[in-house]
Amino acid sequence: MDTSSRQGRSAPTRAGRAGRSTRAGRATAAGESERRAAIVEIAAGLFAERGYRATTVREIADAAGMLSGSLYHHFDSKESIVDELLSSFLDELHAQYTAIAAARAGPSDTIAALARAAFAAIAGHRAAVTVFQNERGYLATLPRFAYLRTSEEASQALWLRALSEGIAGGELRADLDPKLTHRFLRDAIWVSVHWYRPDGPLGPDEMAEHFLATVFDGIRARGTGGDAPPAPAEVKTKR
Amino acid sequence: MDTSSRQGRSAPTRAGRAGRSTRAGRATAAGESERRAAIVEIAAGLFAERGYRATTVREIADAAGMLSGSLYHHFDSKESIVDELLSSFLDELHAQYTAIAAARAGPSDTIAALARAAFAAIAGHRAAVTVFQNERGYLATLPRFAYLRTSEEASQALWLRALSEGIAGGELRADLDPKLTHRFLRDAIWVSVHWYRPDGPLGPDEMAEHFLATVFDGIRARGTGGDAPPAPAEVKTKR
Amino acid sequence: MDTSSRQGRSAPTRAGRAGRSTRAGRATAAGESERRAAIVEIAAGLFAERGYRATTVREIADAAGMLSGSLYHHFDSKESIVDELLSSFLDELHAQYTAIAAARAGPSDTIAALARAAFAAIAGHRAAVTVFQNERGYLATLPRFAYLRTSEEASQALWLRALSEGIAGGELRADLDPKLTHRFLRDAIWVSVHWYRPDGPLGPDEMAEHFLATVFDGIRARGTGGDAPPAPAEVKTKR
Amino acid sequence: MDTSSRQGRSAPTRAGRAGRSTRAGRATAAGESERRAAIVEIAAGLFAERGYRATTVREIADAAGMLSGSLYHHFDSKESIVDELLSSFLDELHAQYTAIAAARAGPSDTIAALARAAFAAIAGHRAAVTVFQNERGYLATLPRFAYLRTSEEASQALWLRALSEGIAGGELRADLDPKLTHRFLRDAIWVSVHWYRPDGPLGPDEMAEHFLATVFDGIRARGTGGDAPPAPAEVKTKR
DNA sequence: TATGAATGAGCTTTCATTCAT
DNA sequence: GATGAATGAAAGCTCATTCAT
Repeated sequence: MDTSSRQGRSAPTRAGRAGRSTRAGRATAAGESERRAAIVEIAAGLFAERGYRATTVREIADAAGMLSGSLYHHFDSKESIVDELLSSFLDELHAQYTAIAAARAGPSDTIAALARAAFAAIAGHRAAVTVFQNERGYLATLPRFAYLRTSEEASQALWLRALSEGIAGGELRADLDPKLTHRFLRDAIWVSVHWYRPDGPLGPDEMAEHFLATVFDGIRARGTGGDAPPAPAEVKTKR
Repeated sequence: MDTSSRQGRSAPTRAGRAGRSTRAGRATAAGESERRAAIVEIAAGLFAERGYRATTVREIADAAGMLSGSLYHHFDSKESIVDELLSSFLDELHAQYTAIAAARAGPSDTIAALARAAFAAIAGHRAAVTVFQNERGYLATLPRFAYLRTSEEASQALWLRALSEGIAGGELRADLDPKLTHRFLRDAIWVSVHWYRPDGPLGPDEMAEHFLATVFDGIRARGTGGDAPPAPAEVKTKR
Repeated sequence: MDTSSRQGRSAPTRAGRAGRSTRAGRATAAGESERRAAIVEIAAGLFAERGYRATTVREIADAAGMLSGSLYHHFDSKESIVDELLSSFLDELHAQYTAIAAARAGPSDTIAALARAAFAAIAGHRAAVTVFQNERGYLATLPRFAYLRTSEEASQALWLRALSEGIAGGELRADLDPKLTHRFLRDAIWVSVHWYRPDGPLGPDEMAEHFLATVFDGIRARGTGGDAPPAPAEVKTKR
Repeated sequence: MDTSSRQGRSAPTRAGRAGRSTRAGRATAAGESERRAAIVEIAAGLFAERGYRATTVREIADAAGMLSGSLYHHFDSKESIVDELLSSFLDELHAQYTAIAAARAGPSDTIAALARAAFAAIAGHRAAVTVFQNERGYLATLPRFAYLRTSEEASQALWLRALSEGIAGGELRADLDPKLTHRFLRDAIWVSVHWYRPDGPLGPDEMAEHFLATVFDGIRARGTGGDAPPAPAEVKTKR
């Protein structure tokens, strides 16, 4: 009766995770979902490649083998397509992050697990991550995408807790600024989607290990005696 | 056929800095240059704030106190404006990078100097850096902006040399992958333009020091005896 | 080539009421007719409320509890729906007008009867009257709806005959222009559909009486002696 | 500086009548206004002829000898065009109505003057009146056109005052319902725009006189003795 | 009969750019 | 140098209609 109930659905999806597939009788819903999902995937590739705004509805339709008007049978706007892409990706990521936090491992292990989840997401949802990275700034200005901010705050909170506990407990250096550190780590992880090649030699786990090794112990060789390499001038004498 | 013929001047600028301003500014040329520079700065702010493509020529003109048609007395296209913005920023950065490399300090000091130059650029050319970060992907597809790639390769070369020499000379850990390491560092530095506030409590130097401290020695507290905190499970046993 | 071939049936309907329903309703035909009638009624409400062109086929289908494509099992076009609505309404009205004229009452009584029939139609066929009022102008440009004009001419003829006879016989003022008078009366009656509320305090008969009282005797109080209120300046001294 | 200040102007126009032309220096403003006015007039004709929504922006532009995009140099939307048309028409009408009310003539004279002003408007602003009549229902649903309702209420108030005073003072029949009477009169006047031909034999004043004569004294011949024509059956005995 | 996917033409609007003045 | 009118291509979206199932 209300056609908008089917198409403009980011809110319900995010609000309750109780979506369409809960009940049986998925005969039609499943067919519907497949087509929708296929379109979202196609669009995601284009959005990632050339940008959300630079991708036209006609290009998406072309790539999906239909006319532009036909897209509107499945989505009520171009925005709804990115919305579905980003909200389902963030839902999934958030679920993983939450599970990691709930496991209540030690700070170092938690941090490592968060990083591994992130690199796995980069490998498994390249397009979604790319779009999120590139378009977040623009999309977050639209009320509909307020959840982009919410979502970031939630994951920041998890990182901050692990970092703070690590510092307090002596596992991490006492002179770290948790917020600043989180930002550096977050950026270094996520931006790698721009150059990471899923078909290249490194799997997501290797990326994660390399990253974690660098992050935990730094890039400087550990001095084993008196012949430690000199610290870079000024590094620790700032101001 | 070649739109860069008259006013699209990135090539000459980059080729040799032999531009119009060599003969010390005659009245008109100087006035012209000032006006151009003022427009570039205004446009840069808008591009950074809302994106290159999302910024209309009219908005730039409005902000510059003229009508959109009048902009074309100074620039022959919207592209020429970003071109001037990015090419002059990259020229400057490249000059600094080259000077640092020419100083031939040790690897650690070179890396520290490169990082400091980058953070200084972020603080001093916020808009240019932001535009570069956000629009590079799109712009680099245009032949005119091929130099965006060239420029990145050049600076990558400098970083890689310092990292490789550091590894070879024992200053840096032997198990580092120079390319991968460079990418992590580069991203962590530059993406900070998105959240760095020039009027906030941290100056660019403080940002650099915090970054360098983390990067050189890691976030893990150094064990001083037998009570070293445990390594995160699996971190070094991957595969 | 002729879209009215199968289901666009205004012509047959109007031509002789010899339609499908002649052979007293077989199960399917009757069911079909009911469904059609229900759809017409639903559509009429929407057309009246938001306009014929502004009402989408999807909205009609939604309101009828089916999908837009399914509507085309009952009607071969959106036009066919209005056509059925207007032609059946006009058929009925025309039948009443004809009966009134056939009664050959005196001019005043004929006029009063015509007006009563019109107000009754407004009360009983709100939606049809509204659509007729609002869309006649547009629809009459389509060949298919030529009967809209025909119909108006027919009823105009009846009104004109009554008015002319009234003037000729001395019942009505000698200085009336029949055509002009008819138009004023017709408009004043029919346009009331825009503000008439069937659930309000006035029934159609009360509307008719109020209208007729005003029309026959005017709004000015009848002077009973020398103290008649003054005529409005100029009213009778035109030019 | 703010381009919207020039184009979306129904509010200022209606709000204060202190428009652009108050100060001298109309060189540019006048040229601007002429073009705008010409476009409004062209569009008005099309809107009146085929309806607001059925008229495409391209048709307006064609008729104005430009491309559809060029229209947006003068108006920021199709709505702005009707807005300018209707608001300036209503402003003018309202000014006349107000002047008539301010003259404080007797009720009959006031009513006659209001009717004359209306018929003059019909003759002088055919297109605007037609558009107002036909599109009011749709447009009034848009917040921007709330003034359509306001305007009607204001003129209704003037009519009601004159009618009520006439009834109270004995000039008009005591059994009139002022509201109902106003509606009949209003409709009979304004709907005539649909059939009035400005190049026909009747001028607006003649229309007004004919209307007023009918309205004040009715269409029935005045009985001068015992041979008064019979009242239509039931007319005064209803219920 | 009904569904739902798809069509295709057309809509309003945006915008970088041109050019006579 | 600046104006402002105009261009023309393209954008996102709508909608009556068709048709295989």
